[in-house]
Amino acid sequence: MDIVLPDASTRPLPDGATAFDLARDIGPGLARAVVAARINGEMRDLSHALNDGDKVALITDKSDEGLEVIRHSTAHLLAQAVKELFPEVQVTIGPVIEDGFYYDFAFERPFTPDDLEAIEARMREIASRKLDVERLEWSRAQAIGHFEGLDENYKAMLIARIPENDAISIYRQGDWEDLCRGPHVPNTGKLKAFKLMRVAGAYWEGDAKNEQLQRIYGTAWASGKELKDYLFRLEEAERRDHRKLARQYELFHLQEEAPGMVFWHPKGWMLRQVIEREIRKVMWESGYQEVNTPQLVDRSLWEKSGHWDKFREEMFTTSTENRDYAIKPMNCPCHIQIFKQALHSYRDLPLRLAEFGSCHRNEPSGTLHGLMRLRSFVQDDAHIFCTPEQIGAEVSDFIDLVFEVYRRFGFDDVIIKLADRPDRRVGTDEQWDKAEAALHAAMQAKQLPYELNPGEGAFYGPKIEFSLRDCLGRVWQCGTIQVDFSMPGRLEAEYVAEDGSRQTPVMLHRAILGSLERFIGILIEHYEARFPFWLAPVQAVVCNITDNQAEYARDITEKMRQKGFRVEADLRNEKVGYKVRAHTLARVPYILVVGDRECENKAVSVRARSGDDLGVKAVSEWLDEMQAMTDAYK
RNA sequence: GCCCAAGUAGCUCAGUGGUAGAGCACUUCCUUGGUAAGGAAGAGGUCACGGGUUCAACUCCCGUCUUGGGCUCCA
Repeated sequence: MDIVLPDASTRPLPDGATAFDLARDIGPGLARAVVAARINGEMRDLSHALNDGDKVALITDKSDEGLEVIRHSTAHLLAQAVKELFPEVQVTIGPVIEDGFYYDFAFERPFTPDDLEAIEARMREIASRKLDVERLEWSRAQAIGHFEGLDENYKAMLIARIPENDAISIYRQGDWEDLCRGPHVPNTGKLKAFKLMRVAGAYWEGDAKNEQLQRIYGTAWASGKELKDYLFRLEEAERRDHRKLARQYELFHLQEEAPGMVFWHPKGWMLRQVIEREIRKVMWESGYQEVNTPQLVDRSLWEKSGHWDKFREEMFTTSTENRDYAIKPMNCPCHIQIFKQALHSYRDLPLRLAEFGSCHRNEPSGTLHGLMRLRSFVQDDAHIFCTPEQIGAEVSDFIDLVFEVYRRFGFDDVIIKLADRPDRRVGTDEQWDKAEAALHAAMQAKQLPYELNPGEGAFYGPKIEFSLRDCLGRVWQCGTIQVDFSMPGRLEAEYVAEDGSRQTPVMLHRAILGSLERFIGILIEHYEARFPFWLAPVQAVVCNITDNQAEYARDITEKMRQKGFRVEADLRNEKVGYKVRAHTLARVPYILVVGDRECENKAVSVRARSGDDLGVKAVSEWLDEMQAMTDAYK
């Protein structure tokens, strides 16, 4: 028979040959690397018998698909090891995730770190048994009977859910069997580079109402080197952890008395002011007007806006003089109040109101995480009131703005998703149809690639989500633009149309950075607190060598500060080497050393935080250079 | 909110059923030294909080809070 390869060439094979025979026929290297095969578009095991004319692509451990197979098989290896060590455990599901896999077990106690060690050791032992992995097909009754007989009730439940006509495939390695769609590596000996990472609680089917299961996370790779690289990346992420760097570089702190809320220190707040200043400038240049609205707003407004109904558990409330207030979790209803204070003409639209809106949301305690997830945060929020016809242009301009702002902060890789209607929502289906269609149309006009994120829209409208990828390849959702056809109507916002009739404007909710706190967290990790010159909280430190230059050091420091640069003087009674070391470790971009020579010549000796000596420069020349660096990011 | 783990000096961490220790940082003194740590002395802790067991608890047990890792959720 003849087999068709991906390059459209054909290869003759004896009848009855398997995918593995094909790999062996092509070469021994491929036979070693191959883990599965894509046959006529379907992922199959290597043991799959080929037919004349089959289109076959061999999947090796070099490809993403091959890696998935390895991870999936490693999850099985984990389950087998757990069952050998703890026969009373019930297995449930064990899918592949980014960088690895997990497997959920029903067990009356949590696994301990010692358990993990023992399980991993058993996994290595099973791998070294070099068990063949066989695919079997059982009848539904046989499969259910088998797993029920073993008291594997979750598996039996899963089988019962498989559609009537689908084959029920079982994978066997040694004396252990698991329900699985496959494919799997042909032999447990293929699994070499893996490590169990941690244990965690998880719910059956991800529903908090269901039984709690014990989840074991692991990672698996094609080679030991890739595993090592991955573990190194994790260490790198830990090194960059913004919570750790914040302490080290005196940016902010969190403490028990205010969970989920930030105490900003001078340096962190300076960084934040620089960011705010930049966003203000961009907003001004893009036709936004900045406003500010109250923190506490009467319950009745939240009832009208729909927040009381849909967002109730997440709002902090307080009351006084028999009135209930909510601390605002969003700024939109307040911006509508500003809009309503005048009778607007269609000529006023689009009207763009921006606010560094301080919001509080009562997030569940377990979700708080440094700056990334807080109870009190400030959004670079804005609401655009416009006509339905203006949506496309506004969304389009906003997308350009997002890309530009991210670029200035050092992010070039932006991922876009469109999130549509969630289950809990306000507004009619017709409004949602219109809003979703408007976003799709705007995205298509932009010709940017985007994915769908089903059911993840805000309760009042669908949204486009902008995520950026940092230097470690991690993805962070920051920006968003949301089309809202319902809240302006609920809160009775109106404008007078060309024909004199009263119309309800469309409202676009949008943010570029999302929460400033979270964005700063991302920046800290992205730059490992080594901020570019224009963002650095302290841009330069002047260090005198002896007391002789103290006055000169103070003078030039003051001069630079008056020009708007963030410069400090270090006049401590320490050797210059000590000061250089201290400020280099503090990640200050430039250290300006002044001794008698510089003092005489009205100069500074410039040293970059990289350690490079930039030589002696006249103070006036250095001021010009700092100005040039400030403007350079654009 | 749920599951697991952790909480010792400002920070990073040792430590033991018999009322605590290091390095850095801090204070004072000496030193005035040209690009990654000069020297000496000193101060600093109700061992997260509340109960319990014990002659005795920082240590063992229970609870609470916070933090960390997950789940759910989300900017």
